[in-house]
Amino acid sequence: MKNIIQAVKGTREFYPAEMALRNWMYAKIKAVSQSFGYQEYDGPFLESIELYAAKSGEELVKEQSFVFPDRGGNLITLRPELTPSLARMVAQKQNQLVYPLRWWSFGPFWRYEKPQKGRTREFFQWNIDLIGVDCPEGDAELVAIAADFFKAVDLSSSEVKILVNDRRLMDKQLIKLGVTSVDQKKAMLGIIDRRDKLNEKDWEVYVLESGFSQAQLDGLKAVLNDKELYKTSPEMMRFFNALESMGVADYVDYDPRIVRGLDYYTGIVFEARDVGESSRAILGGGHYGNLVEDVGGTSLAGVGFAMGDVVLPLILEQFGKLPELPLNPAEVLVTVFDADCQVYSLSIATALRAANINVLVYPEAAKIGKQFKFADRVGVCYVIVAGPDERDQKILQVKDMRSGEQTSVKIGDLVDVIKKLMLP
RNA sequence: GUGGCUGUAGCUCAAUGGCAGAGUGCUUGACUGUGGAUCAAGAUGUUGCGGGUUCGACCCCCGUCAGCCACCCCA
Repeated sequence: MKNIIQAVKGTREFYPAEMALRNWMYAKIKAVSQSFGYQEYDGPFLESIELYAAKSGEELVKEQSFVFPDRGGNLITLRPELTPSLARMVAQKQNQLVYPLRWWSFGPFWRYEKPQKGRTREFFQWNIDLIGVDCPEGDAELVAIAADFFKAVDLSSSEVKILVNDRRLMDKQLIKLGVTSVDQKKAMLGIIDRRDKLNEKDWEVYVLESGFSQAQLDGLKAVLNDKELYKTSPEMMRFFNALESMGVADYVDYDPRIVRGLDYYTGIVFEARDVGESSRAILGGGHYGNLVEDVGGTSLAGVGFAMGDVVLPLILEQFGKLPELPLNPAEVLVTVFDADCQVYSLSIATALRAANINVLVYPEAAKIGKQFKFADRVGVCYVIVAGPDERDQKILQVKDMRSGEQTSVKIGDLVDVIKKLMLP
C-alpha cells in the first residue's frame, strides 16, 4: 500500500457505493428539474480566465481557481462556477432562444480551497436557472423546486429550511439608517452576513469599528430581529403567496439576516440550511437583474440557485436519510458446480439474459459454499445451482437468499419462476 | 492563505523512550452439494513519508504529505 501515488488533494474517488449515491442524487435532481419543465444543458469544463475576470469584484475567482497555461500560453481555468458560462451561452444565442429559459445542469467544478469536511476541491453542482422573467412568482418557482427536491430526498420541513430575504427590501432599510454610499452598503451587507459567525458583543464592536454609529447599530439590530419585515414588501407578499399555492410554504422562512455574498443578486436571495445546530448551507441562490450584460448581451433578469453534492449526503446522514442503494445490478448468480458443468452454467445465464434478467456467473469452478458466500457478499438475491444431478434431470435449484428457501425448477420454467420471484 | 488537532493491520482504535497489540473483518477448517450463526486455527504492519536526538523512537525534535477543526471565503 505504500507506493501508491496519492490522488490529487481535494479530489474525490467514486467507488461503486459513492457512485450509486451520486447517480441517485442525479436522478432526483433530474426528476425535480424536469417536473417543472427545465431542460438540461452543460458548458465547457475548461474556460479562459477572462470569462471570470470579466465579472467585477471577483478577484477571488483567480485566487480560488485552478489556473494553468495551455501549450499556447493562454491561461485556462477549470470552471469554478457555471453562471458566467451560462451567461455567455445565452448571450451568444440571445435572439434565437425561446424565453423564458428554464435550464438546469449537473456537472463537475473545481475550486482551489483548503479541503475539509463538506468542502473539497473537486465537486459536482446542480445549477438551475429561470431566465427572462422578473416577477415574484418566478422567484417562487425556483424556491419551490428546491423544496420539492428536499421532499424527493425525504428531508422534511422540520429538518431543512429555505431562508429568504430581498436585497431591495434591505436596501430600503439601510437607506433609512443613513447607509447610502455603495461602499457603506457593501460593508453593511458584510456585517449582516457575519452576524451568525460572531457572538452579539463582538459583532456590535465590529459594527462600530466599521465606522457606523450607535444609532445605526440599534437600527440594524431592529431590522435583523424583525421577522415581519417582509410584510412591508408587496413583492415578498406575492412571493410567499405563490409558495403557499405550490404547497411548499412550510419549507420557507423569511430571514432578514440572509443577504448572500454575491454582488450580482439584485432581488430575492435565499439559502437552504439544515435545522441542526451545526447548520450547513445546502444550496444558495437569488434573483439577478442582468445576467448577460457583462459578457456582451442585453440585460436579462433571472433567478437561479446552485447546490453542491458534498454537503447534502452529510445532511442526509445526520437525519438518517441516506438511501440504501443496491450495489450490484445482477439479481441472479449462476454457480459453477465443477469444470464439466461450467459451459452448462454459461448457457443458463445466457438464457436468463435473453429474458432481460441481469445475471452474474461465477467465473470458475469452486466449492459451492464459497460461491454462496460470494453471492451473499455482493448482494445477489437468487442463486442457481446446476450440478450433474440437475443437468441429468433437466432441473435447477433456485435459492432465495433472503428467505433461504430453495426450490427445484424445471429448466423450461426457469425464466418464469425467476421473474415471478423478482416481482416486489 | 493563517492557526490548531490527528496519522499504528482492510476498518475502529490500544501500546511510561525498552519484544507491534485488541476488537472487527479476512483466509482455512469443523460442513464429502449451499451464504448469514457458532467454534477452532492462521495470515496480515516501511507505526503516512523524510531527516534528527538517543545505547534504543509508534512515543521526543524538525520538515513534509494527508485528513479533521477554527479562520478566510463561499460562485
